[in-house]
Amino acid sequence: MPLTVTLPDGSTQSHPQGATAHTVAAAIGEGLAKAAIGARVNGDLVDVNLPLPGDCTVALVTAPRQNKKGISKWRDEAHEADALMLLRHSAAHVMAEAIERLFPDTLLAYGPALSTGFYYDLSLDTPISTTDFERIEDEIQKIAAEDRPFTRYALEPVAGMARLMAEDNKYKIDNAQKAIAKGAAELSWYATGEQDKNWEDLCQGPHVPRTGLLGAVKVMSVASSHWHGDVTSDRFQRVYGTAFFTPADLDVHLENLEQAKARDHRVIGRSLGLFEIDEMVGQGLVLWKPKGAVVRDQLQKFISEHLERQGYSQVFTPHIGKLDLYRTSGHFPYYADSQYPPLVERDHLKKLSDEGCSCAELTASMSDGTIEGYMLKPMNCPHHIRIFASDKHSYRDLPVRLAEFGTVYRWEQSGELGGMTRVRGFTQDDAHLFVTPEQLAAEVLGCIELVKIVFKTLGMNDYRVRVGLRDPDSSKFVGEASDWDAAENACIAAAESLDVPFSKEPGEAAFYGPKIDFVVKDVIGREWQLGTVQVDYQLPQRFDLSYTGSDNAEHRPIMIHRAPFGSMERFIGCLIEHFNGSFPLWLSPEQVRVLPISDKFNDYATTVLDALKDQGLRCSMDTSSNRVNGKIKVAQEDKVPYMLVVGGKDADAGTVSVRHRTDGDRGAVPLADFVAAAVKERDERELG
RNA sequence: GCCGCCCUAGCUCAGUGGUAGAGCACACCCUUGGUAAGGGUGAGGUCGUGGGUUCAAAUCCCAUGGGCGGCUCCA
Repeated sequence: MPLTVTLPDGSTQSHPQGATAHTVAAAIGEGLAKAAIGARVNGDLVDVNLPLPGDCTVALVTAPRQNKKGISKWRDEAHEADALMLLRHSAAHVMAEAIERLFPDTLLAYGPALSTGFYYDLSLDTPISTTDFERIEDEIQKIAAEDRPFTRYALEPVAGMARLMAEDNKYKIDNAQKAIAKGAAELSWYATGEQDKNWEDLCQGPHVPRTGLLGAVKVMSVASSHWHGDVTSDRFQRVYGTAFFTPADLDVHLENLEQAKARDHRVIGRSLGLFEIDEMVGQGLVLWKPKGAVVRDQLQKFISEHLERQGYSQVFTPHIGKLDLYRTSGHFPYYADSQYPPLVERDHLKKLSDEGCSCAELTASMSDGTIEGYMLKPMNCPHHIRIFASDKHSYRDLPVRLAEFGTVYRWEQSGELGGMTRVRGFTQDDAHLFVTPEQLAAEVLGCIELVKIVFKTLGMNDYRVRVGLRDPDSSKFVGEASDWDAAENACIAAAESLDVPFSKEPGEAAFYGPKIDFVVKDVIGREWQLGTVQVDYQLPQRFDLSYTGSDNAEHRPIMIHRAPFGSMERFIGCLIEHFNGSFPLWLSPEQVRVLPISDKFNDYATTVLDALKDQGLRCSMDTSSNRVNGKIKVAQEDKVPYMLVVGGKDADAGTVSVRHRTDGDRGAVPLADFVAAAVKERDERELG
């Protein structure tokens, strides 16, 4: 019985059993048959030479054509993503073959394609180092030059497992067992060339039809990884690479990476003098320099305005607290590994010493929690809870909303630290809301409103939202199912109100309640969680919090933890990259710079400067011996939004010659007009 | 914490065993200028730190601190 194939345009073809996507392409045209490297069959990405499963929809994935410069042209992003996915998965195979040629004792584990490239996890005693990359690339080139076909063959599970057992690669055996457990009807192998003759690898596919399609493959880096992601399990070397259809495409990619590097908040932070992380102060501890402090201060003021409007009360709490506080909250000693060790009081330490306590015993008592002392706070909630508990509350008082830009300290692993996005001391834009069950939904929504306002003001539309729900398959959560339902519904409704993509992620809730997380990407594509809104039934119970209801009985409040931007460090780190260091006027450390064309006009320039200062604009004057061009160059590099070039003509007319950092020369305008416009732009927090 | 790479002037970097270099920034002098760098002179470094090998170490080896990219973790 023939197959009916439906194409993307809705037209249909009839083909005999055994037809492939290639057959379909050939029926349309010879050129398309040559260009087809894979297909979406019923939506799944598959080999172009895989027999079609029956009546189906087929959308061909083609190799791209190139422009004169050799850069690939794509129909759309989906086409590009599909074609590159096929190519990179194939590149991972060819790289594995190359590495096995060079290092025969390599055991392969797992080699997927990524959105920007691919990697292969492999077990090998010899460390692969950057000096090996070129050799590996050369081998890849040879295999690509041979233009061998990717040949797929499959065995049913029993035969397949027998074959794998004989090969004795426990990682591949494990991969196969997992596939079978998931219901795979067969195990497939891909040979680069002919079955049983050329190199082959257990693999689900799909692949491009020939190694010759690998126009440019580059080995990028090597890192360590672990089997099943388990630190205690076997260690792999993970070799990262990327692949493109043409060398020109690779060059574009590498160029983009270079540009991203220049946009990195660590680079900009240094060049603009925003912050410093000093070895002598300590890893992961940020020093906010005067210019960075301006950005942070302006942002905090902006957020504070909205907190006040929304009925928050600002509080201040100390940076340390007694260990008992954290025993009650559950942070100590349970999370001792991610905290700075306790601060032990002199008397207590002396007493232990007098009793003959050894260092080992002291260490043990710190980790088992029997030590007495204080701790740098890892979270602000316990302090805020004690503020709430210090008064007797009526249901009429609720919701109580306590906000603090609260600084916390966490012991992050050294290998994880970097720039401002992962630090050991940071200030959260934190708040804790104590609410009745009836108030929960509205209060969660209120938290989201602030996120909306701030992201909109900053022009940050490119973020995603995760709603973490309880694990449905287990009792990995505390509390009543009905409470969870109410809280989860509140979180989902709040996320829906944002008009951005959000995902529901069962099992990703905290054990004490569901949460909403806000995630953004940095310039090199890494995702960072910024803010979070979490519903918590647990801490009010641990601290035995209560309020008196209208029934004159005691009730337990629900807590909402919320830090919509996470921490000032991480948020501003991301903000620096978002703006590429060119902050909008209201956030710019220096808003206007006056550039007298020579020191003959310093007097007039000073008049201009004073007029700016009168309106509270952050400004300076460049009195260096540079010429105007030089002064502009420096101001542009400092990303100062407005440069006011002033000379004789301006002094005579009472004007300033305005240059904007992105628009360039805007011509002369009366001083008062410029000041008024700048004040408006600043006060309305325009994006500029 | 683990794997790989890196650390030379304030910054960005060159320097493969034989007397420490450049550009920018900085200081001073000349230049007094109209929209992305005018010219000159000068100061600035125990080459991350500690050991070792060597007649001789920025350079080779070991340890250690810090950075980068991943892995793992992120209450």
